[in-house]
Amino acid sequence: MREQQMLDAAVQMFSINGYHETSMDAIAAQAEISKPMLYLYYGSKEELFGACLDRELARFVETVRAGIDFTQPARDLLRTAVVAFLSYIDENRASWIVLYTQATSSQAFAHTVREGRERMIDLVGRLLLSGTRHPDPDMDFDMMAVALVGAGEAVANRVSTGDTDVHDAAELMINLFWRGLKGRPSDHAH
Amino acid sequence: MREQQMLDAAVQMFSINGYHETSMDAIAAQAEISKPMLYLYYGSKEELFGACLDRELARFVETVRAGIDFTQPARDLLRTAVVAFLSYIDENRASWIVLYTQATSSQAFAHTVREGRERMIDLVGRLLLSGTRHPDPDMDFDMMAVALVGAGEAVANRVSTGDTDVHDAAELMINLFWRGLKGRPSDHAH
Amino acid sequence: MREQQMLDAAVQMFSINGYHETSMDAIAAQAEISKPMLYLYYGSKEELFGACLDRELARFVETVRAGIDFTQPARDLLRTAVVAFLSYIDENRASWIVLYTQATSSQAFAHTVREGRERMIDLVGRLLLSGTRHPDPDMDFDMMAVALVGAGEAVANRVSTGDTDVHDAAELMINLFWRGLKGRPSDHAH
Amino acid sequence: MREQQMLDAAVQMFSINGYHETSMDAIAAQAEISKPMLYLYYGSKEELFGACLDRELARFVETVRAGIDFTQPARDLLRTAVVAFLSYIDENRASWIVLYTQATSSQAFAHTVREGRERMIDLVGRLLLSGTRHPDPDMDFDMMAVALVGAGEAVANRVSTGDTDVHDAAELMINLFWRGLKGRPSDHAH
DNA sequence: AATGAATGAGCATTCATTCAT
DNA sequence: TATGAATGAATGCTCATTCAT
Repeated sequence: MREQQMLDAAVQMFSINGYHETSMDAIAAQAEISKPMLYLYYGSKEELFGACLDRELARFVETVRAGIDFTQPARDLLRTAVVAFLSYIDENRASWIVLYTQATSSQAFAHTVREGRERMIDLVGRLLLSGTRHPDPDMDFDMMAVALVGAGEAVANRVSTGDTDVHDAAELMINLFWRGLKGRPSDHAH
Repeated sequence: MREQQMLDAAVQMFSINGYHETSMDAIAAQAEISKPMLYLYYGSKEELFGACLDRELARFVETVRAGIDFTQPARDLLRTAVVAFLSYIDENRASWIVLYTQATSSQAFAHTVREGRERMIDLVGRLLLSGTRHPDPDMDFDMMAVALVGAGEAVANRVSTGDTDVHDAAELMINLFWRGLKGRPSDHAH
Repeated sequence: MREQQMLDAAVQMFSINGYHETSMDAIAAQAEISKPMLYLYYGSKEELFGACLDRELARFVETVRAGIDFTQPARDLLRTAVVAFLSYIDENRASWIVLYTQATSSQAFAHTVREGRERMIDLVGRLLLSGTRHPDPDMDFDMMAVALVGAGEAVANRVSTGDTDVHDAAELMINLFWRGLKGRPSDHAH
Repeated sequence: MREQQMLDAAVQMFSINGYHETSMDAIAAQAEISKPMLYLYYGSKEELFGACLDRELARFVETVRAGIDFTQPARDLLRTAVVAFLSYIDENRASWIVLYTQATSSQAFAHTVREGRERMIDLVGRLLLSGTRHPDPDMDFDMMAVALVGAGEAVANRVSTGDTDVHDAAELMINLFWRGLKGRPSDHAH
């Protein structure tokens, strides 16, 4: 309904011009409604942006989670997860990735973004754990998840800018994840 | 000299409050000079921020590069590179990481940041290549570098927020890099 | 009926927050009706405020007038008038005095307030005249009434803020009025 | 200098259109400066209005006080005080009286106005006391001063609207004051 | 009769930027 | 050289007012 229309417009404008460089006028114009409506529904520019973030993050997390069947064998599970992740990015370039990029524009949203990222990290951490037959107690699965999510974001950025094919990127990430699961480095060092 | 003083002040203020939320007044006050001086030297806020980015990126790249002895064996080379990278972040939290974070605040700097990141990616790509005895022609070293740099940034962020010890983080990254160097995924899949 | 309910709400809100600082939303909420009703009945905020003024002024004048028995001897007449006046203020602090104070907030109401005040001045002027046995032709009864009404308003303000007891204030005003009735200043000058 | 120019413009505009109905644009235009100057010097509209009030009240009190020679005999003292008061009003119609009227437009200024009025009341109270040979202990000189100041304001309003001649008004006020000084009402009642 | 939903128009405030000295 | 003083241009936000139902 109306709220979605406003959020769509806001996401689009924010993604194109960034948080500070997007005026409420521009958003209202894009949504083809009047500015007071924006304020009626969202109270302030900051809250509007927050609402955008919330929606986009929720959608993202839901979509990725929905693409994963946790009953699959680890390898398939990993593949579906990575593909779900990168496909979402690929199909929602303008909205999510740029929002994600813009979310750091104001101190006010560090919290929301961090929270969203932590959710992803938790998810990945659990994937890692579930995919490792004999977890090495010295292995810092949380930090590994941080690194893998970071790698994923970087690859996702490439995807979102169209510089890379989703499936090639997915293949690489899968490899990286899979290696991340393998035993200790010393196992491979020699 | 005077220029460094201004850039120092600008970096500090930008890192604390972000690009748009930092006023030229605040920077001038911090630098203990007058606003017209800022304009005399840098022409505009945008150019001033660009100058900050340039200097910080250059410093960063130089420092990291200086920490790497390319004549070392691959393993030592990797270790010194990662430690140089994370140590720089750890020692320059306020300035570089936040700048890095802030650099996405305005479309105007996507270019500079991308460029800096590409330099890192190239460097890492070369490291990967030089560390692989029999490079697999199917291996996308560039994309792997993207992923590793992304992982590095994510880990670096944890470091910069003080949530993680530099050496633990380094160890993890080294492992991840090292695994990244190993042959094709199929080599490990079974 | 409905109109009184709206006026009550309006008077209350205006008296608390002032004319410009009271929104139609606030009045509608206070009256527990919808904003369009306010507009249906009163056309505009200005007219609504005008209606408030009219009602309050009418009530005030009527109440004071009703408290006066013009057949009484002058002294009693004066006392009853003053007491009626101040009692009204004391019992209708929130509504009338503040409205009275707020009525000057917009040029639009100078007229109504002036008119109301003139009615009071006329009344007082007639009281003065009727209380003076041998009116001095040089005496400017109208101006005297102006002064006495002003004095009354000032004393009334003290009453309305609770800083003064009604009966003490009444006593003082009666004295002042009474003296005002006495012959020419020269009668007392020596 | 510049500040006076701004205050002059502000006083003029506020006096013509009232506090809420005067925009900062209008004041800046009247002062023939830019809006940022107003904000540089006064911080906000409210503070600007406060500065106007302060200046006008100070000027008023100073001027009236300066017109009074406390070494004069009581009668002359009274006359000079009243004339100083009404003359000031007469000569500063647009600025002071209307400001005085406008000052009640926002809750924010009740304080300043009340304070200014209290200063007047104190002054008048002292005049009353000093002019009374044998002060009646039952006499509430403060309340009498309140009443006389109120009367003065009312008369002053007539003066400020041009409806009355200053000297006629002064004469009446002097009489009223003088009578106010005379003994108890019962002394005159019969 | 009554209102939820919507807006046009305006206003206070800020800030990057530039003269005049 | 260096700056105090000044401003044009925006922008977030509010509110009296009115449709469509």
